[in-house]
Amino acid sequence: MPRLTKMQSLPGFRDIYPEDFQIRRYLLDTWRRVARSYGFREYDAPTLESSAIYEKKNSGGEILSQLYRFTDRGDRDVSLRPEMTPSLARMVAASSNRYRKPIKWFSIANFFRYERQQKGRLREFLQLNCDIFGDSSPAADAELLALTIDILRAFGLGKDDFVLRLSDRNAWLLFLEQNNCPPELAGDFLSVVDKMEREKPEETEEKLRPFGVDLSAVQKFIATDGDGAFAPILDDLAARGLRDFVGPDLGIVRGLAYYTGVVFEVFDRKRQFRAVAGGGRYDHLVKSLSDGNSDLPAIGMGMGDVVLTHFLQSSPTASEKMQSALASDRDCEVFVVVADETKRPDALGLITRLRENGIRADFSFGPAKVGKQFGSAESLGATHAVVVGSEWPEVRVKTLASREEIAVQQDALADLLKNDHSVRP
RNA sequence: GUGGCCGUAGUUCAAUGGUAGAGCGCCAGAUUGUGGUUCUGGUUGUUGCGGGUUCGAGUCCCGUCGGUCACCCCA
Repeated sequence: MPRLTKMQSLPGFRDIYPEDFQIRRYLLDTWRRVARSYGFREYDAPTLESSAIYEKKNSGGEILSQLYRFTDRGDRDVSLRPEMTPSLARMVAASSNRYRKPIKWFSIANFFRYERQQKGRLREFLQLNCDIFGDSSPAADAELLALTIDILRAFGLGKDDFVLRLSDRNAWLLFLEQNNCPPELAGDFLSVVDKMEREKPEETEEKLRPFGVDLSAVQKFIATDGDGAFAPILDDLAARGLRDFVGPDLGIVRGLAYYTGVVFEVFDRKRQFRAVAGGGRYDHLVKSLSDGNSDLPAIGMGMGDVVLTHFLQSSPTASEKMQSALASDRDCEVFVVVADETKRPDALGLITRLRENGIRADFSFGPAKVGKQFGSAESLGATHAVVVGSEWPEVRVKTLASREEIAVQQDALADLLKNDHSVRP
């Protein structure tokens, strides 16, 4: 708005109002709950990092040009984190002796990328990161994939809503070897494969020329679905009842430089959105970031809040589930109506006891008509109103939805409400 | 970084180049200890910002900022 022109949030950044934060809380709670159910432990890392940690050998790709990068007052070249993996790899490298393997960690953090915003992409966003260190087996791969799938299931999404497209960079390296293409060209080659899906065949054909590989060979290879290379992972997931959520797809390679083996991306079945989640194996990154002092295989995944939110809202079952979660997430559970101003001190004491019992209680700061106070209770979404008046120490407890009202001694109120499931479903 | 569309009250939107409006919301009332409905009254704008054309610009033109979508790219 006019007078606020200079105070607007920066492009691509969001002000999160309480209504929006409710949605965010739902996302975060679900992420955290499922990750912890898998035995993952939560951690965090600095928002600001030395830019060096994102240099080509570590992240590579476009991410370098999208850094929020500047020189700090100590003349250090620093960047706001665009992803978590390098920081995490460093943390793990520095403490790898301290933890029993496998290390299973997750974080929920904000990230920054300087790019023009569009659907599903902002300059600051939240991302869930889940990683497993110290185990390079298909069992570890499957565990991480299962977690990714179960998180989406926890939001009410099913196998008809999304698919996890599973690929493996090692399969491509083998392919290149068989086609007599030098391994040092692998990175550039994979980036061509990465873009195939969005490009005209003729363009891809042209881009493949320097590698001495023709398009039909690539297409044929993708059509093999890895020739059973994914069997151990798929069998594992089948035993968990999650096989239907995964589709082998060698067309996925991902853009980051550090991926080494399994890579994957999750898409909505209708293909309305960008990848909802993605990840892969990065078995050499810990070693690289610790100058060889530590060496642990790793696999991880990331899931951002922006695309996920769009996705959830587009799915009837998921949005219904979210709505019902939001409805039960009350900002105020009990509203205390002060019907007699001389009893205000008693009401304040009562409110304190309610709050001590973990009940979200609110009231009007100054004298107000009882009807108006009930209006406040209503608009705040309280399930109950407690009327404090001349009957003190007896109070009246009214269930707003049913309009039922009972009298109760004030010292019994907190226990009564705490155990009332209509207050806290 | 390139391009399309958009920018009017807190919000959603309206206004053949001629006095800026409506719904919702918000506030106050309908004989003062009971709410969602209803009724009555009230509230708000340098039309994103800056220039230009014109007797006159919310409307046309240019610039700029912001939003949105696509391209680039996708970690």
